[in-house]
Amino acid sequence: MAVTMEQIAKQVGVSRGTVDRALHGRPGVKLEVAQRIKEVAKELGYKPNLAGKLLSDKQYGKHLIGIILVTENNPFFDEVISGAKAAVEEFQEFGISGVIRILVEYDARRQIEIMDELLEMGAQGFVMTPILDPRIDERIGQLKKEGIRVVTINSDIQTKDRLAYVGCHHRQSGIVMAELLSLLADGREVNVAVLAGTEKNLAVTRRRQGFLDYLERESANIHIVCQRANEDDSQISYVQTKEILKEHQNVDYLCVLGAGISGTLKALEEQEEGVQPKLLVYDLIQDVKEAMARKLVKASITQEPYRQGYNGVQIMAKYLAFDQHPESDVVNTELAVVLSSCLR
Amino acid sequence: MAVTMEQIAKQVGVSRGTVDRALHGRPGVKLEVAQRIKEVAKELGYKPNLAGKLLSDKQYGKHLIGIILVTENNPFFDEVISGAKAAVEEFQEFGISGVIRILVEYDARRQIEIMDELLEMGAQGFVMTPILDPRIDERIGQLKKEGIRVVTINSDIQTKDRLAYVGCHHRQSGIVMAELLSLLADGREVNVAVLAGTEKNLAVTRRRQGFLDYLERESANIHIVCQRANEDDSQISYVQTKEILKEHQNVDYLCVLGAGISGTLKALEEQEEGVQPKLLVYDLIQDVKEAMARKLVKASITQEPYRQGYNGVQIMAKYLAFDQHPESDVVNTELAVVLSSCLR
DNA sequence: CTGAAAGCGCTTACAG
DNA sequence: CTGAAAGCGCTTACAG
Repeated sequence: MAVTMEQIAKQVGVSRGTVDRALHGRPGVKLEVAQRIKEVAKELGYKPNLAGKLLSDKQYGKHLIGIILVTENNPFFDEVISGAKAAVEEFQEFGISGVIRILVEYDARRQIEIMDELLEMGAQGFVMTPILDPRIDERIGQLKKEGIRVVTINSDIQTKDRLAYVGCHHRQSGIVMAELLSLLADGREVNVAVLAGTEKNLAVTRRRQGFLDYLERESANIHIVCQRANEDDSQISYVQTKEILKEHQNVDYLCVLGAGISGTLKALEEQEEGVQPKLLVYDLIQDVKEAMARKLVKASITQEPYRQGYNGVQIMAKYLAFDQHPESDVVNTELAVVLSSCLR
Repeated sequence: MAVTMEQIAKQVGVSRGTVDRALHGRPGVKLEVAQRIKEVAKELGYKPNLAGKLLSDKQYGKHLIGIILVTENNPFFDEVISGAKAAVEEFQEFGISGVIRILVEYDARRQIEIMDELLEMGAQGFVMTPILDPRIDERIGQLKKEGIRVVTINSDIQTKDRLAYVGCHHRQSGIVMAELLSLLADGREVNVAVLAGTEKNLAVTRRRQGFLDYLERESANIHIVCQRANEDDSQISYVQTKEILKEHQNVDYLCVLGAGISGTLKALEEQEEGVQPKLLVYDLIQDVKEAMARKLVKASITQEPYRQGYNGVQIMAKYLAFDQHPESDVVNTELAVVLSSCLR
């Protein structure tokens, strides 16, 4: 027979409420009483019954997960969303539910607003792609003190106040692109243009760093002829690609480090015959797949987006429902290079 | 908000009890009412809340697993037991508990008695090593009709009435020994004596079959000079090994297909210098490990005993607690040959 | 600082 | 054939 709080309460001569408070270090129990309760719990080998906790928690809406992703315009996140939804579905039978909010711009203030709205709705944890901004880090730190934890997915934050991060190793993802470039250049002199996403996303910022560091260290034959930040925006990407094509006749490779690739593709398609830089990109949105079939994109580096959503929610669900902490606070998804032949 | 039975009840205009009965096909609900309830449940997208079920089930002692293993004298089962205990422990927080009973002899009647005792105690499922006897198969079939399922571990039964089997592929385990023998013989003529366990254990029976079939088909150079059934008993094993050593001077390999190896080891140790058959055995009990260090045992074929106990209980626990059926009704543990150098 | 009570969703013994 | 009620173990709002 499993030991229950009731039994501990009887043994110590207090109520079940007091046992609960003591065992969870909640305020309002006399120190000696609390100590005695913990002792007896240990003696009897008390293990909480998760079904009881789960059911009670439900009463207080303790199992709502707020899921916040960034940029609706980036179809990459469709995969992340599928993964997140699948995990919510799977944990539904344990009383977990989720609300998904999509942020259209890299606007930290707006992201905080959304967090507050979800808190209002009763969110007890967040799974989110944080915008790179000190205000976000600060908010996450505050929430932690209130017992509300955050799992970052796809892009991480600077502090360790989050429960876990699920996504590729940012810096490594840049190095993969650089190594690929080196392999393709094979010692020849090549010129590279870089479209680098946004400074508001830690993932792409660190990726760029890894990319540039590797090239500087390893590949004297690879020359970066220009760099732009396209803000992960397809429109901006289109304009910037046009400009690059005009200003630099000698670009061999165009590397797009973040989102907004569709704009770049459009610009390249419109390019009259002549210098066509080879495209290297990240992730497999539909446009990229089609462009790979047409050999416009030579390769794409992938990072398991579905798993990012799935594992992110899974970690939070287990934390909320079962009090289970993740085994590691970093879950790195796999990086791989996909060529057109990989897609059939 | 997740849909509850309460909501369905309101919608249809019946009580929660009736909803429960209808949704689970329990007797005593008018057909039309039951149909209507199922319809509405589907419409609303009802998914049962596992916490509620778990908690209620506990009230009726629905989560007791009876664990029955055979032969205390076989230390192999210590590992199985550790695995089973670990799994019970892990599922304790979901209200699962387990009772372990060890059967000292291959006595089908006694095994059924133990099953009945455990049922008396409220066992709702069994994880067991079944004795090879039609009465056991029959009992398992009966229990199935009453909704009480059995997971067989280590050795299987003939019928498909069990929920799952966890253990090595019996026949294959015999083939591994035969192939090993062929490799060792390397084309030379060799004489082999076989100690074959008991006919009351399907695992060893099929193992013997696989062993003999392979040799007959593949290895004309390997001669079985004698075969005995040691009933998995160390004492009998000791006597039989003595006899074999006396009667056959020309035995190159002694293969022990079941338990009782310690007796064989004792007999070989007592053998004065002279013909020492090389021992090939199954599993890694302490005696075998020590005998391997002394090169008395050349090799042992292993089958992941810990995992057998662990997975067996795990499958039953998920079935009882979460209504989860195993993905496959056979989980084959890995077979491997362990040499003395593998043990350090 | 502590207790009594209610309620989470489910299942079943009991009554009708 | 069906409903009302109790209870599984836990947590918390409320009262004192």
